[in-house]
Amino acid sequence: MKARSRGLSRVSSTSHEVAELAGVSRSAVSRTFTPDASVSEATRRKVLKAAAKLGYQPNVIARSLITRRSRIVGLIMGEWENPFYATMLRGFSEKLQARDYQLMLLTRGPDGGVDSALRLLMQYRVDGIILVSCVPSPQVARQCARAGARLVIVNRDTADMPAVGIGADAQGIGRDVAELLLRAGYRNIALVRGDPSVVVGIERSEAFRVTIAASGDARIVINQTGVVGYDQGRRFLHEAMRHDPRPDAIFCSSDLTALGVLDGARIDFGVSVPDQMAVVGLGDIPAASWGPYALTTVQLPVERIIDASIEALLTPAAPDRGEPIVMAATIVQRATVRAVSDLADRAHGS
Amino acid sequence: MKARSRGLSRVSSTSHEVAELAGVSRSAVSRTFTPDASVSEATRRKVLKAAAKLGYQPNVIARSLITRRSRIVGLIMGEWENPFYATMLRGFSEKLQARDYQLMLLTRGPDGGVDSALRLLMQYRVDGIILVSCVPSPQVARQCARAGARLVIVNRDTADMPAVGIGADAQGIGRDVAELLLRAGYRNIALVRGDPSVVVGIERSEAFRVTIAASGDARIVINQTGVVGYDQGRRFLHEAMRHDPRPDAIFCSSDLTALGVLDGARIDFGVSVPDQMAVVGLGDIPAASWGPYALTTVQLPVERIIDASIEALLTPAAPDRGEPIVMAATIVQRATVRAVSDLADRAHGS
DNA sequence: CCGCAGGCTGCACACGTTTGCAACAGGAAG
DNA sequence: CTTCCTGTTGCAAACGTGTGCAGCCTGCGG
Repeated sequence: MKARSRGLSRVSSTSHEVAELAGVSRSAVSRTFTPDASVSEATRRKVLKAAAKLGYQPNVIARSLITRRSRIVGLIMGEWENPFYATMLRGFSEKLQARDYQLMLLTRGPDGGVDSALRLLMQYRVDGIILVSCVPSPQVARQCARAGARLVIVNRDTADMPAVGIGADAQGIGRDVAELLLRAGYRNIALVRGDPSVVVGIERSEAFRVTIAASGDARIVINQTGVVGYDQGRRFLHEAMRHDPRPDAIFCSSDLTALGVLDGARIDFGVSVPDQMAVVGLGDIPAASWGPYALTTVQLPVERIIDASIEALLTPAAPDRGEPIVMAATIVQRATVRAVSDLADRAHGS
Repeated sequence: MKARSRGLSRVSSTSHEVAELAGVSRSAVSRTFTPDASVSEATRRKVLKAAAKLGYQPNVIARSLITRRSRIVGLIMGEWENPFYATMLRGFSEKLQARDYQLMLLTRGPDGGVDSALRLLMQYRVDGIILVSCVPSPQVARQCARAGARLVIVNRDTADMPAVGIGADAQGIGRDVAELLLRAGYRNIALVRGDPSVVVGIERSEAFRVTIAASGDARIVINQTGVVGYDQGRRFLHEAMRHDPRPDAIFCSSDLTALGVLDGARIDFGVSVPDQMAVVGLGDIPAASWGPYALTTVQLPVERIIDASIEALLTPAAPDRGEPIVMAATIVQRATVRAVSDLADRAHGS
C-alpha cells in the first residue's frame, strides 16, 4: 500500500510485486527467471502464475546494472546510399536477435562524427560495437577497448586500433577484375571510386593497377575518385567519353556507380556494352541482375562477413588485435564484360 | 582501495571515483552532468577536470533506472526488401539521434513474431516503439500501452489498438492513380499487390476500384495479390499477357514490382510502354528514375511521416488513441503512363 | 532418536545513478 | 552584531535486479 498508483502511467510491475503476490521472496522470482538456478518446481509454478497475472517482465536494464552485461551491441552505420549496406544491417539485426542480443543503431553524424557516436554507445555500456564503413579515431577506439567493449570494423582499415577488422579481400578483388578485363581483351581501362581516403579502396585499386601494369600492353587511362552513386556515375561517363584516349572498360567501386555509368554509355552515347566498352561493378545489389542491366560485378561475402563479425564480437576469448580477417569475393559474370575466348575458356571446356 | 582492479577489464569509472579525485561528493558530479542543476562554477570545473582524467562517462543505464526514462525507442522492421524502408530507417535513426534518443532495431521474427519483439523491447523499458509495416496483436499492444510505452504504427491499420497510426493517404493514392490512368485513356486495368491482409492495401485498392468503376467504360480485369518484389513482378506479367482481356495498364503496390512488370513487358514481350501498356508503381525508390525505367509512380511523404511519428512518440501530451494521421502523396509522372491530352491538360495550359 | 547431507529459501548487499531535504557559508540589510 | 536569504553542498534513500551466504526443512541412514 505504498505510493504505488502515483500518476497514471506507472505500471510495469516489479519482481517485488510478483514475489508478494506469489508469497515468496524476491530472490525466488529472480531465480525463476534465471536459467539453471536453484528453485523448486513448486515455487517456480507459483511465481510464473503470479508473473503472468501481473504481466511481469524482468527489467533488463536493472539486471544489466548488476551483471555488467547489457546484451546490447551498438552498430554505427557510415554509409546508407548503397542498398548493399541495408542487406548487411538486416543480417546483423536478425542474427544478433537470434543470439539474444539487441542492436542499437547509430548513424555517423553529418560532421562525420564517429567518435561522438562511439562515446554515446559507451554511455549505454554496450557489450560490443560494430562499425560498418567508418572508422573512429585511434584514441576513442582505445578508450572503448579499455572500457571493455569489443570493437569490430567492417570494410575499413584497423591499423593500430584495438579492433578486429573484417572485410572482403580487397587485393584479390582488384587482381581478379583486372585479370578478367585483360583476358577479355580490353586495353584502355578506367578506375573510378568514391572516397579516396578509404584504405580498402586504395588496396583494391593498387592491386588492380599492378595487375594491369604487369600485362604490358594494357594501361589505366583514368583513375578517378570522388564519384559515388548512380547520378555521379552517369555524369562521370560523360567526362570519360571526352577523355583521350577513351576508356574501353570501367571498373566502379560500387554497383550503383556502375549502373549509372552503364546507362550513361548506352542511353546517352549509344555505346554498345560490352562490345565497345566493359563495365564492372562491386557489391552485386539486386538491381545488378535486372533485365536492362545484367551487370558483371563482384559478389561480396556479406553472409560470412556478418557471421565472422558476430563471432569476433561475442566469443569470450577472441583475440582483439589479431590480423584482419579477409574473405574471398567472387566475380559474377553477366553481360557487361564480353565473354573471354582464350585458353582460360577452353581449359574449362566450352 | 577496495577490490577495484579485480580481473583485467573492469575499467569504466564511476561517479564515485570522479568525486573522490575531485574532492567533492557524488552528488556534485551528478549535478555537473545534469543540465541546469545547481552547481558552482568552481566545483564544476574541478569535476570536469577529474572526469576528463578518468575518461568518465555517465552510465545512462543506471541513470535510466532512477529517471524511469531510457531514452531508447524501439523500432520493429516488418519489411526489408523494399529500399524504400531503408530510407525510412535511416531517417528515423538520424532524427532520433538528433533529439538525443537512441534507436533499438529489431526485426520481426521469421514466424512473424511481432509480439515477441515487442515484449523484448518492453524488457528494455523503451520510451516508445515504432512499428514499420507490421502489426502486433491487440493484447500485446495494450500491454505496452499499460507499461507506459507509446506506440506508433507506420503504414498499417491501428483499429482498436492504443497506438497512433501514421501513413500515406491510401484512398487518395488509389483515387489519384485511377484518375490518372482513366484520363490517359487506359481501359483494361490490372491491380497487383502483395500481402492481401494489409488493411492499407485494401483501402487503396478499394478506392482505386471504386474510381475505375465510376468511370463507366473502364474496368479492372485482374486483381491479383501475393506478388512482391522484382522477380515476382516480372513473372506476374507473363500471366497477365495470357489473360483475356489483356490489361493495358498495371498498377503495382510497390516500385520493385512495377520495375519487374516493366522489364517483363518490354524485354520479354516487346510491349511498348506507355503506348500499349501503362505501368505505375508506388514508393518512388531511386531506381524508378533511372534511365531505362523513368517509372511513373507515387511519391510517399516519408520525411513527413518520420517527423510526425517522432512527434507523436516524443511529445508529452500526445493523445494516444486519436484518429490515424494520413498524409497526402503525390504522383510523379515520368514516362510509363502516356501523357494525357484531354481537357485536364488543356485546363493547365500546354 | 540423533546426525547429517542436500536442496531451497530468504536476507542483505551490491550495481551506478538521481534527487529531496537539510545543513551550511557568506553576504546584505537592519 | 544579529537576522535573514540565497546559492551550494552532502547525506541518504530510492530505482529494480542478481547472488553469496547462512539457515531452514526434509529425508535418510545409523
